[in-house]
This record gives sequence, structure tokens and C-alpha cells, in this order.
Amino acid sequence: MKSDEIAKLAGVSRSTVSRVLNHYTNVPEATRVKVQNVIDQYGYTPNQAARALAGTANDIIELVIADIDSTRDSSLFRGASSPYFLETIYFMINAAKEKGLMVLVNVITNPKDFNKIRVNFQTKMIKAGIIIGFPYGNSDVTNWVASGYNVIAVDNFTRDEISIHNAKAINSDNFEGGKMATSYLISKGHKKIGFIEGDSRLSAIERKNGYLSAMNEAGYPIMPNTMIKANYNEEMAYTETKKLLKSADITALFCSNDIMAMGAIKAIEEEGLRVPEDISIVGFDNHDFSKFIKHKITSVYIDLEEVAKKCVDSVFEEPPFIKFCIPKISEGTSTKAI
Amino acid sequence: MKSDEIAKLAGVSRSTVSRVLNHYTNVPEATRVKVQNVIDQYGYTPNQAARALAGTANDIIELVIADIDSTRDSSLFRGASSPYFLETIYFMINAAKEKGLMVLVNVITNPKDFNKIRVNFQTKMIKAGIIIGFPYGNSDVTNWVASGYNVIAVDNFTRDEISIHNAKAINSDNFEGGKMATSYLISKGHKKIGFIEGDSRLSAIERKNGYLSAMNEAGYPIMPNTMIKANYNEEMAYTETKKLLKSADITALFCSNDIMAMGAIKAIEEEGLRVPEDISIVGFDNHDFSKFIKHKITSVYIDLEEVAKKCVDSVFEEPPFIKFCIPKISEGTSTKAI
DNA sequence: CTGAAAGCGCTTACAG
DNA sequence: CTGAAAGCGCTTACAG
Repeated sequence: MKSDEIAKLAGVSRSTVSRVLNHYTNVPEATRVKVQNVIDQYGYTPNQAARALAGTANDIIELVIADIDSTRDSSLFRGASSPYFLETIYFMINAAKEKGLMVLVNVITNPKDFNKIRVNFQTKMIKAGIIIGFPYGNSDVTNWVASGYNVIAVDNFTRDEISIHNAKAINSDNFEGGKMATSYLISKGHKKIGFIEGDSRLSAIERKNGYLSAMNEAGYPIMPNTMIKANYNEEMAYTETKKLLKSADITALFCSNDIMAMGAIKAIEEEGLRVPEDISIVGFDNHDFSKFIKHKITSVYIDLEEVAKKCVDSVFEEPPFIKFCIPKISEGTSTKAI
Repeated sequence: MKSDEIAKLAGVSRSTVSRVLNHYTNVPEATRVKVQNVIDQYGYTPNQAARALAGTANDIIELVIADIDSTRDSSLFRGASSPYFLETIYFMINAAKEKGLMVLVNVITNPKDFNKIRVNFQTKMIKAGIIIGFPYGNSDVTNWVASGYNVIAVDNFTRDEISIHNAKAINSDNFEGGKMATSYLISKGHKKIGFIEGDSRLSAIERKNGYLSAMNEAGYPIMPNTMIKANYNEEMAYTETKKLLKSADITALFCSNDIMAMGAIKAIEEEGLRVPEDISIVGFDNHDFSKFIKHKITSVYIDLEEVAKKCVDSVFEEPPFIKFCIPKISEGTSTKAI
């Protein structure tokens, strides 16, 4: 079934069928209804390739995921197979579906894959793109966003002046997240709050700055040896926390992610201390797995469904902009007021 | 950049460029190289919409996931958001990428969504399709597979004669899985082996039949009250196992999935028995979460990466066929020889 | 082996 | 408001 058959059946020209299909305003209601009825009756769907070739973009949104770093330093989950990406893909698919868009998933393992992607946009095969998983400031990403296509980036633009003027982005507010975790502990009466830093990426640093900011605003000094670094690694968090416990005096510990919180809890309990009675723990990410251990970890997290929705909703808006997703907190049993 | 520009630069016609692009055999090597060089040099990628319109299918494989049952009976995970689907999506994407295909994900929530999908195939927008998550024997699936497009179904065709003659499918061998789990326990010296059934779907029944078959082949009778049913539900498995322990005498228990194994272990330990010293446990699915509890559960599982690869590799083969994925076993600490 | 030309099924200025 | 016609960028019989 093609448009000229619909045209014949409706007693109009192909042009008019096309106008109805594309919601032109200069079609009288009576004509519109007549044509639409025939379309519905025969379940006509226009040839997407022909539409694209003639200039109307397809209802497809391309999700571009970087999996270039997959061999990088240790961590329990990494790359496009991490729960983070899997969930993000899922939420993107749902959010897109709500807008009548389908999702084409493209895992990039090589920077030259960008060529193909660009062509998809030029040729209207794809209406919009969401790009995720590249390190902050990646130039392929910034260039692509600057190209004028409907492309939005997740966690790729920094907050500096230059970035902001070229950005079209959804960012997780890791600074606010770090602050939120720390303030939560402060609100429970804690003053001697330790911190485990992740790695050296911007998001990790922002979480640390959030911690420092909350402590500073509360007027609490950072005591000696209360800040350690464990590269988002459980094992390293375990080792470093053991050292921390011997040299510092804390009643609470903010771990930049839940994986490290697992290591920290193990170290704490091995030292004969209890969570949360002796030391309260706040993590980051709100991973499912803490359902299965003794302590459901109190954890700050980014709502990935919100990120996905914001992306799909904002991808057709005019840049520049950076929209932030404010983290949320999930209260578990690993924290206690003092 | 379009094909006539490439043609001009290479000193040939558009026809020849097209022939090179499509790997026609009647192009002399010298010509091929000459044209290919220009293509590479300019990073030319053909317009996919034009190709599709002219008759060459796009390098896109559509993954069609059913999320119609999402409100069905209780279970920890269900619908397209389950780890099962998330991982499957990921492996499909990887397997497709290896063959130079991209994946368009389409979550179906309404049977009429099939219309749009069919059009994508008719119009060559999509080269192949993988359909997953529908109940066994779903007629939309069987019809679509029968339509002659490159479409393959996962776990949708039963083994009966009629199905087999119309099938193009990859199936998990749940019967073999049930047998494998039970035989594993038998090989460890167990004779009094209990069983927890999932729900009433074919896959659950097949696992049960595998159990019965293994017991039968070993010549062990099914003792009274050793088979219970818990609908893949942790809570229910907990309750039913409590009853089982009071009325039956077992040294091992095969749980049709890991979720139920969790409930069973809880019940066993509450009754003052130990896993695996008093009762060995084998689960099904090999879920990650058992990493985080006391017992890494010995578990039979389907290798989803294998399923994904088989799908992508077989989708262009001629039907009818059903290929089976034989489960694997992951040995944990929940089993012990007697 | 290769080019000129028709055709794929739409959209959209253009003319009325 | 609406139709005839050109054009989107390829592929592929057809003729040579």
C-alpha cells in the first residue's frame, strides 16, 4: 500500500495525502478526515526510506554509547555493560516510546564510528541523538553537538564558561550529590565525617567538592587522615578504610559509591565496629545489591529515568543549555543519628 | 558527498561506484581498488534512505521485545526491565556490531505495534529482526516468522511437530537445564532431592520435566511432599520450603530459579539446618546477587551471550529450524557431596 | 566489464 | 486549498 493508492481511494492527490500525513495546516478538516479514514482503514504506514530521502526525518532517535574506556582501571562494573548503561538504555527506550520515537543503539568502540553516525543525521535517517559515556570535554562530542543536529550529551560538558556557551547537555549534579550525602549525615548530628574519594574523573572530584562544601558550610573542620582515595574499587576501599580506622576518629563515612561502601563496611566490621551504631555509612548510586546484604546502604543516586526523560524532552530544544539532574537520597539502615 | 561525486573523482560512473559498494563480482580488481580508494579517502558513506528506497536493505537489525505481560503475576523481575532483557539487549547489540549491524530496539506494549514493524521490513528499512519475550506459541510471532522476512524468535516455538515445521527459532533448553541441575546433585551422591517448581509456563514445566527425567534415569523415586511450587517468588519459596522441611526428608533441593533459592535458603537456615552441610541447593539463572550473600549459589543458567550470538548468526538462514542453547552450570558453595 | 536511464515512494516549492 | 511535476540519492535491469 502506497500513498497514491490512498490518494485514489480518498479521491485526492498524493500531495494531499502527504499533507495530511505531515499535519499541514492548510488542509480543510473535511478533507483531512476523509483521507485519515482511508489511511486508518488500510493501516497505511508511509515508506520511511522514501520519507527520509524526500526530506522528512524518521522517528528514530539514536543512542550513542561510548565503550572506549572498557579496559580502563579496575572497578566492579565498567563500560557499556555496566548496570548504569543497561538501565539507561532501558529508560531511554521507554522515554522515546512515549514520544513515538524508536531507539537505535550504537555502541562506539572506535572514534571513526562517528562518520557513520554523522551520515545518519545528514540523510535524515535519524531525527535526534543522545550521546553518553564519553569523558568530560571529549571533542568528538562537543563538535557533534556544535554541528546543529538535534544532539544532546549526557555528562560531557563541564561548567566552565566556554562549555556552557556551546553546550546542549544533561548533567548529573555530582557536586550537589556529594553535598547532599554529607549534609544528610550532618543533619543526623555527625561532625566527624570521613570521605572516600573515587578516582580522578570530574564526577568523582565534584562529589568530593560537595563533601568539602557541606563540611565547610557547617563549620566542621576536615580532621587529619579522614579523606582517603580508593578509585571506586571495593578492595581498595577495604584496605584504605582499615588504615583510616587506625589513624582517624570518625562517626560517619561518606563513600563516593556503593561499591566502595561495601569494602568499607567489611573493614569496619572486621575491626570490631558496628554499622551504623559506631559508624554511619552513606554511599552513592543506590545499587540494587545492597538489598541482599545485611545493611541496605543509605545512598545518594541519580535518577536515571529522570536523565532519560530529560534527554528525550530536551533534544529538540535550542542550545546552548546544560540542565542538571539533582540527586536523590534513598534511606537505608546504614546510618544512625547521634 | 554523494555517489556521483565519488564517480567523478574515480573516473567512473555512478553505476560502478554502486557495484563496488555492493561487492558485485563483475568489477575488475583494478577498478575496485581505484574506486574504493576514493571512497576511503573522502570517508564516503552512502545515503541509507536512498539505498533502502532503491532496494538494498539497511544494516539494521530490529530487536522486538514484548512488554505486554509486565503486569502479570508476581516475581522479583518482570517485563522488559528485567536483568534478563537488559543483558540480552546488551549482548544483541554486541553480536550485531560484530557483523556490522546496528540494533533498533522496539519494545512492544500493544499488538498493533506490529504494523509499523512489518512496514519496516517491507520497505527494507530493516534487514533482520529478533523477537523475544512473547509467550510460547504467540500467533503474532509465528505469523511474522512465517512471512518470509529475516526474522528469528527466541523461546517462542514449542517442540511439537507443527511448530517445528514453521519455526525459525533459538530456544533455551530448559528441559536439559532441569536435568543438568538434578544430575549434578546426583553426581554428588544425593538421592533424596526436592524440587521447587516455578509457575505454569512452558519453561517452568520443562525444568520440572528435566528434574523428573534425571531422577527417573537414576532410578530414584520421588518421595512424598518433596515437590513444591512457588511461582518464581522468593516469599512463597520461603513459606513452601518451611512446610517441605517438616513433612519430607531431603538432602538436596533444586530450585527452578535463584530467587526461590534465596527464599529456600532463608527457610532452611531458620529451621536450624545448614547449607550446604545439611541440604545442598542448586538454583537456576546464576544471578549476580548471590555474589553478595553468604552462599554463592550453584546455579544452572542460559548463557545469554550465546543466545544473542546464535540469533544474529542464524537470522539469515533458511527456516525451518529450532536451535537449542544448552544451559551451563556455575558451581558455587551451596552444594556439597555426601 | 560499464554507462545511461528508469525507478524506488515520498515531499514540497510552484502555479493556479 | 490542491494537483502536476521535480527531485531526494541510490540500485539495477538493459544495452552495448
